[in-house]
Amino acid sequence: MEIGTQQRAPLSRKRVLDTAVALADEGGVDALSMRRIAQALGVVPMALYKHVAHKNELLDGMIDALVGEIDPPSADADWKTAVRRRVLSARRMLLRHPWAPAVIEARMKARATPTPAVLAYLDSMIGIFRAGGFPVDLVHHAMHVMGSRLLGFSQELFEDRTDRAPDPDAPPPEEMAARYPHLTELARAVAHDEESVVGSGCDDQAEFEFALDLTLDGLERLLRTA
Amino acid sequence: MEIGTQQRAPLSRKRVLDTAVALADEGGVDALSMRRIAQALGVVPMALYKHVAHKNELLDGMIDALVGEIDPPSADADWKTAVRRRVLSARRMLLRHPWAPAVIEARMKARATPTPAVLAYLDSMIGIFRAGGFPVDLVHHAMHVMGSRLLGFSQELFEDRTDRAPDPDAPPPEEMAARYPHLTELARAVAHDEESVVGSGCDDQAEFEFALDLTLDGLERLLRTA
DNA sequence: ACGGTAGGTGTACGGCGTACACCCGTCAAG
DNA sequence: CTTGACGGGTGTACGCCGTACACCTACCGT
Repeated sequence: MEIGTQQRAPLSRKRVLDTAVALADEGGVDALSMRRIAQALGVVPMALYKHVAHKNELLDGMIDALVGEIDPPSADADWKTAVRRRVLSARRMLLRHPWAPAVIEARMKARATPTPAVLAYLDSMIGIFRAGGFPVDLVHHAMHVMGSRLLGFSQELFEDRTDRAPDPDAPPPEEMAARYPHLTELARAVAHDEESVVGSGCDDQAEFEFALDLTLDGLERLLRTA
Repeated sequence: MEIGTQQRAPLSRKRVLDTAVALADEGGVDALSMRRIAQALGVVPMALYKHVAHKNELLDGMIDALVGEIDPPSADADWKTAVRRRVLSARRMLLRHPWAPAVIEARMKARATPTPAVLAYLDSMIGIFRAGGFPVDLVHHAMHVMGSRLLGFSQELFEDRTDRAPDPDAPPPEEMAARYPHLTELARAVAHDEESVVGSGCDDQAEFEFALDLTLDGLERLLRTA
C-alpha cells in the first residue's frame, strides 16, 4: 500500500534496451546517455552496467533489436520480389528509428564482426539470391551493388528539410539561384511537378523504390547473361 | 634567440581546420576534441573559439575543406565518364579521410542546408547530367539512384576487417558456418577466388566500380528510352 | 543458520564543450 | 603623444558525460 516502498519492476537487459530505443526515438541519439536511460527507468546510472557491459555494447544491442524487427524473407516469392520486400521492410524499420543508420554505420566500422542479427540478416539475404539461381560470385557482386540499400538506407542527401528552421546565415534565394543554377532548376522542377502533394514535392519513398528497382533490374540482366 | 619568447604562427580559421583534419586522419573522429586541437596548436582551448563558432561549425568547415579536394568536372568528356571520374575522385578523397562519411552524414542530417562546398558539388554534378542531355526530372531520379555513391561512399558493410583483432567473444568458425551458411559459403568463395591477392580477397575498389558502372548503365538505358 | 551471488547504490575521476570575464598588443583618431 | 577601441589569446568554472570501484542488501541452496 505504501507507495514509497512499492518496488519497481526489476531491470533486465531487454528493459534497458527498450527504453534506450524509446529515448533515441524521441530525442535522437545525442539525447541518449546512460544517465538519462537510468532516470527513465527510475534507477541509478550504474545499475545499467549490471545488464550491459558499456555504452557501445548497449548500442550494439539496440541495433540487434531493430534488425530483428525486419520481416523474415517471404518463402513463396521469386528472388526479386523477396529481396524487394525485405529491403522495403528494412526501410520501414529505419523510418521508425531515424537515428539508426548513423549508429549502425558507426558500430559496423568499430566492430570486427557485425552484430549477430545483422549477420543473420545478411546471411538470409544471400540465401535469397542463391535460391534465385545466382552463382556465388555474382551474389558477392550483388551484395556490393546493393550497398547501403541492403539495409534500407541509401544515404539520402536531400531529404525534405523544408520543415527545418532555415539557417539564419543562409544566402537569400536569388543568390542561391545564381550560385547553384542547376540545383535551383532541379528544385523548382520537382516542386512544380507535384505541387498538389504537401511537403517537399519529392516523394522519397517513390524515389527509393525507383532506385531499388533499377538496381534489381540491373542484377536481373546480369543473372540472365551469366 | 630566446626560445621561450619565440611566438607561434598566429592562429587562423584555416590553421584550425587543417590541424583538426590531420588529427581526425590519424586518430579517428572520436579523438577529435577542442582541447586536443588546441594542444596540437600550442594554444589554450578557448582560443579556437575566436576562429570557429563551436564544434559543429568546425566539423562543417572540415567537410567543406574535404569536398573542396574533389576534382572539378572534366570538361571534355561525355556525361558518363565525367560522372564516373568525379565519383571516383570523391571516393579517393574519402579513402584518405575514413572518418569523413560519418561526419558528413551526421552534419547533413543536422543542418537545414548542406554546406556550401557540398551544394557546389551537387550543383555541378547535376550540371554534368543536364549537359549530357538528361531532362530535368530524369536528373532528379538519377541523383536519387546514385544516392550515397554520389559522394563516393556506398556504406560498405563488409570491409576488410581481417586486420582487426577478433572479438574475444566471437563464435568459433565452425559455429559461424553452421549459423550463417550462406555468408560462409560466400566468404570462402571470395577468399579462394583471388587467393593470390594479399588481404581479404575482395577488391573493394573493383566492387565499387562494378556497382557504379551497373548504376550508370541503368541510367544510360533510361536516358535512351526517354 | 549461513555463505555466495545477483542486482541496485554512492562516490568519485577524468574528459568533454563552452560561457564569461579578463588581459594585452596594435593601430587609428584626437 | 595620448587614448581608447578592438582583435585575439588566456583562465576559470560549470554542467554533462562514461564508468571504475567499493558497498550494501535480499535471496538462494546447502
